[in-house]
Amino acid sequence: MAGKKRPVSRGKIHVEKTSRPSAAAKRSLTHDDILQASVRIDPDLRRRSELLWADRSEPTRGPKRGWTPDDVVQAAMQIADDNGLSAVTMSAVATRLGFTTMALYRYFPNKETLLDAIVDAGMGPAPKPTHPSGHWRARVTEWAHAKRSMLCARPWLAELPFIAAPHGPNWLSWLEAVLEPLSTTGLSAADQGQMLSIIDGYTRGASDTAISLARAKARGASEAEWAAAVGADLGRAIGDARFPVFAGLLAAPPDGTSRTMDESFEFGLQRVL
Amino acid sequence: MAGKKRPVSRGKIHVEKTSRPSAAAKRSLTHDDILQASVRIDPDLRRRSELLWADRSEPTRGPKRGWTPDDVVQAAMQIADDNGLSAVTMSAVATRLGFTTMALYRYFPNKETLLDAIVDAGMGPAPKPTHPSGHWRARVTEWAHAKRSMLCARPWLAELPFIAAPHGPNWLSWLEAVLEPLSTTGLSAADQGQMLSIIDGYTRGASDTAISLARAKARGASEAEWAAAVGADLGRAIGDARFPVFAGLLAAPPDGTSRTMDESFEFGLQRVL
DNA sequence: TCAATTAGTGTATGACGTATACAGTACGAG
DNA sequence: CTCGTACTGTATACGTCATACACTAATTGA
Repeated sequence: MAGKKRPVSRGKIHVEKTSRPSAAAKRSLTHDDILQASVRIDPDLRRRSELLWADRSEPTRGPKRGWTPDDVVQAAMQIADDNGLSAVTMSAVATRLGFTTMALYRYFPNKETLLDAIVDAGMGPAPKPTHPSGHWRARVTEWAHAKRSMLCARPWLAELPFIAAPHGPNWLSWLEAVLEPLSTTGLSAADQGQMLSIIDGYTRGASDTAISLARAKARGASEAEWAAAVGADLGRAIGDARFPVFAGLLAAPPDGTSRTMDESFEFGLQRVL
Repeated sequence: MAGKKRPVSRGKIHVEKTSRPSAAAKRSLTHDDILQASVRIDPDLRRRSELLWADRSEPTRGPKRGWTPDDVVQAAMQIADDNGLSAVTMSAVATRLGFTTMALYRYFPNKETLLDAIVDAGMGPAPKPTHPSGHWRARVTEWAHAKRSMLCARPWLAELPFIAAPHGPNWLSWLEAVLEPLSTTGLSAADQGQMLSIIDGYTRGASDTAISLARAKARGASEAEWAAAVGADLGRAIGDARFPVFAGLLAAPPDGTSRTMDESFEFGLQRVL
């Protein structure tokens, strides 16, 4: 990961070569300009991004493929759904499809590329808004809830670092889906990006506990049992003189106004908006 | 991770056995009650939590240890700082300390336990507030900025899933540090937890890009170069008919009011508060 | 038709986490 | 003082995993 091994892996995946040399207008950047500027640095992100977007169309020569790249991704996702991300090994995926480990490398040049594809596929495309012409606020709310349940539905997505991962079509579709209502607010481009960052940051950050719960449930635990396990972990603060405020909070009797986790999320979301 | 292998690993680490059988008053939970309830489920979190908090004091018998558990953690953290988290292998840590791989297992029963310790150590304790008696809002703001810079200072922390990881002393100290000002607001316990979730969720979520930048800088990239790489990744949306709004945003000329990333964070934070 | 190209297989390799057996060391009970 | 015991670090070995390489079989454009 950290620039130690760079296998380079000349796979069978066609990657477009952009070799235009120079810069263009200053006002608005084109895709190629930015690409050009980034050739030197962060080859890691760049390489992964290229592979994620690589053309995977079938060549004309040679024997027919037994599966499509999408089949491979689906198989891997099912393994992740069933047994967690750590169960996704090249041989497990291959076995599930009924062929050899090495055959996978005809579809994806390495595991990292496959994982990047799985992540994007796991997110799925952003759902269509139920009221496309509604108020931006209602639509953003709907989006946030959708994203939250998407993350909970596939808890293993949270096992991978989102940071510095390449962004695939589905990721962009979620992005597009929030920006669409935001663009109707009359905010400047910069402020829209701002809002996006706040909303998405809150949505993901505040879903952590829900994701943890979802993962526990996927393992067969009940909500009460999960809460107990988390309580045991946090409960070490009780009786520890270093954490008086938190201990007090934990030990406090619940008042009548307790909210469910989803209600809490909604509450915070409305605060943010 | 997903319940496949459960090595159990009878190490030399002393783990307290809590064997009190029954429940107590209903009003406020004690540490033991919660522990008791959690024995059955999520043995994973429970085991990791126990190992993280295990008593690591030196035994009286036998030869003196060459290092302390903290030395091991420090060595591992330096490797992570220098070469990223993937460079932290048992043998790398051992080599850095000048002894055999297997000797590490006298200090930590397995790699997972060591990583849990590294994460907690990497966070460090929460800094003391500069104005302990100031307004809660100012103190929370200070906390959020501190947490953000902590995360940026150790970008590899973001490479590990925070979800369902055990919470060590340092983690709790950060928690305590926000709750302390929040407890002066007069909010109910539930609402304080609410606020905590919002603030922390925003702080972590909205620091993603800053962390990515910090990581790139750690690899020797300049800020402009990093922006170019990210732009190349996102720039694929330009010209793609599926992402018109986002493409428009990307192509929009910057207005005069551009904010730095830190200013953006501050802006969003004040919105949240 | 046949040479180029590609799909899947079989086998090998090296990295890594970790189990097990062993040898040396120092405390503390006799 | 001394010897068993509890502990330290070492040497070696094994299983899993990603992946390189060489090979056979299938398909198609020239």
